[in-house]
Amino acid sequence: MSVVTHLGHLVGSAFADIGLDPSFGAVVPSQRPELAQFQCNGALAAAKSAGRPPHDIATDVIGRLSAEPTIGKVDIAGPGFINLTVTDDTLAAALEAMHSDDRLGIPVVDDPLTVVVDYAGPNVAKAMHVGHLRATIIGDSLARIMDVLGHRVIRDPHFGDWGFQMGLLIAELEDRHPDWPYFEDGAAGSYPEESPVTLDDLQEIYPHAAEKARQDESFATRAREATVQLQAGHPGHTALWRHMKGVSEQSQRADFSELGVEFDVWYGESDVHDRIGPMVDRLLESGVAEESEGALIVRVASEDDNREVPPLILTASSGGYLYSTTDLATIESRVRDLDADLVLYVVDNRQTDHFVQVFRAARLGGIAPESLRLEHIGFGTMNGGDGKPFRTRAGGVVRLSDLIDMVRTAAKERLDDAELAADYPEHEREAISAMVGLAALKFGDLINNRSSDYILDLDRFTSFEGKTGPYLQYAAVRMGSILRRAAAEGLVPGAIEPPGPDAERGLMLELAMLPEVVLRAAELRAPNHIADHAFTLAGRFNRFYDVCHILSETDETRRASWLGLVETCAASLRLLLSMLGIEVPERM
RNA sequence: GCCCGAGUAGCUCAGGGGAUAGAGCAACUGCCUCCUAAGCAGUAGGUCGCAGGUUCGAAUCCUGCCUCGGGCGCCA
Repeated sequence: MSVVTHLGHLVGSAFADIGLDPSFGAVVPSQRPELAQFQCNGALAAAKSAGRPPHDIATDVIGRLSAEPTIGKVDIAGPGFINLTVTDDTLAAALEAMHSDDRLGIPVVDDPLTVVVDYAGPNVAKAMHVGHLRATIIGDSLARIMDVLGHRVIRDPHFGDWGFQMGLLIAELEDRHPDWPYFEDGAAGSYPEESPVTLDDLQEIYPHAAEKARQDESFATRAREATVQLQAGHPGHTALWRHMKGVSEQSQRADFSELGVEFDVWYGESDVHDRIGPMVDRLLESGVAEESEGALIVRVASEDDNREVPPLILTASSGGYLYSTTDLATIESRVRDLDADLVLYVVDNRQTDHFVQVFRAARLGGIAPESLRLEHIGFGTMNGGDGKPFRTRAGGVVRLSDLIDMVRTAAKERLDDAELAADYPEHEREAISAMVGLAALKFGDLINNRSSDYILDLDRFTSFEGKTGPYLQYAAVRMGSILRRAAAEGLVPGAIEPPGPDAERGLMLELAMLPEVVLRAAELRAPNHIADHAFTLAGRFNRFYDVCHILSETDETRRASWLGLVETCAASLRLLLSMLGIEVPERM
């Protein structure tokens, strides 16, 4: 049991003893480290309902705690804060328990859930760009956090390959290349093996076609018709669609691979196509869906809405399926095929309304049972220095692969300029640069609160000093280096002893917070709590490293204890970094 | 117009109804004969957008206002 949980139980039962709710005993790290290690604010909170002054309650509570052997010091401060400090023996025992536990004290959840994490959101005709970065990094991190806690995690990028955008592309290609064989109606002809278009072509074509559809109603109509034809299985359109899908997916998989992000499944919107017809029929029969202005809609407004919630468009008046359609069918698939208990949609905040509609429609239509939890995990926009979405100087969208190159190159320059790793082989320097660059990119994102917008400042991201990914890698490398050297000298880590210097105690206290941090990050779906704790932990270690020279320590018991502490710290930091999707080089 | 989010140090951002609001960067001062200085220690820097309210206690909850961003039926 972790230290704060242990203290929480002790203080909670003291509250229970005097007839108050044990939840008042919740213990948190102290805000005034010079006064105590932990604190409980429950006496203040309980005062009103108990009808007693907080100081009196606190006095009663600490009276029941003073005999507790694990508590070194307990006193009242201010109007009724209960300040707690554990004995050094208790702290050492807690750390040794972590040290000897493969899970570092992190519990496995009692009721593992099947969690689908829907993130990244690649689309046909779009290379991954900076706009996809947050969704990818945050989703990947959340999946890793849930996995650590013992949930069954299914990562699905939910490839966007079945909406109106397909019709736009097909219609535009038909305009440009009427001689291509894909546009004939009727029986399947023979189509080329090779894609006639590259992803770069599609990148150029798509915005052009989207703009054209806004200007030219007849073109928009043809695009809608092409969408319907594709969705109805038109052989030529299908062949062309496969090409477009193929070149897009190939590029995107390469980008994910560069990012170190993997998926368990790679389903697209089109994969639920066969479900859509029956689903729509059912929704119509049950009266959940209705016809309106030629389209099929589901009215999802509720009486207690404080605003107008527009209906979900189930199918367009052209008969085409939209992403609302596929999203609903995908929920059905995740329930029936994947047996999901929880679906996390890691999609930016601008789509909040869409998910409100989809989730409500899924409930109304009986697609999502009561037991299924559906959550939109929204996040803010990544902006440039001007507060507008991040662009190149020329105003273009920055490709993800270019961004990765930038941070990798900056890391390489950092090695060269500072004459670091000068004697390492070139291929290792390249590998280090890649890991450091990615760490900077991922940490720089995940340290932010997910739901707020933030500014991507490349200079800051590539400085690699201070609160950055490389700072954490550097701390982890130092730990690894000490352990390696110790092993080479035949020094063996031992049981963790009570701390001596404050720097050591501070490190131990921070380490002991690991289980709570992971649980809270998972509950709040908030990787920044992991990132923040990792940074604090690395800082505490660097301080300890500065004050305590481990390998030259002559007291053998103490040296072995310190090595044990470094082992625990290294394992914790590596685990934390792995939950952020950050790798650590052997040396750097 | 309605709805959602944001406004905290020069800059970028944390902040769980609680004590004296924190970090990184930038600025300034120190620390490499010693386990990697991508490090450590220190100094300075604040009407938490504004005005009310609830509370023993508000950056945090409520109301109004200001500024900025986003969304608002057949794009995703």
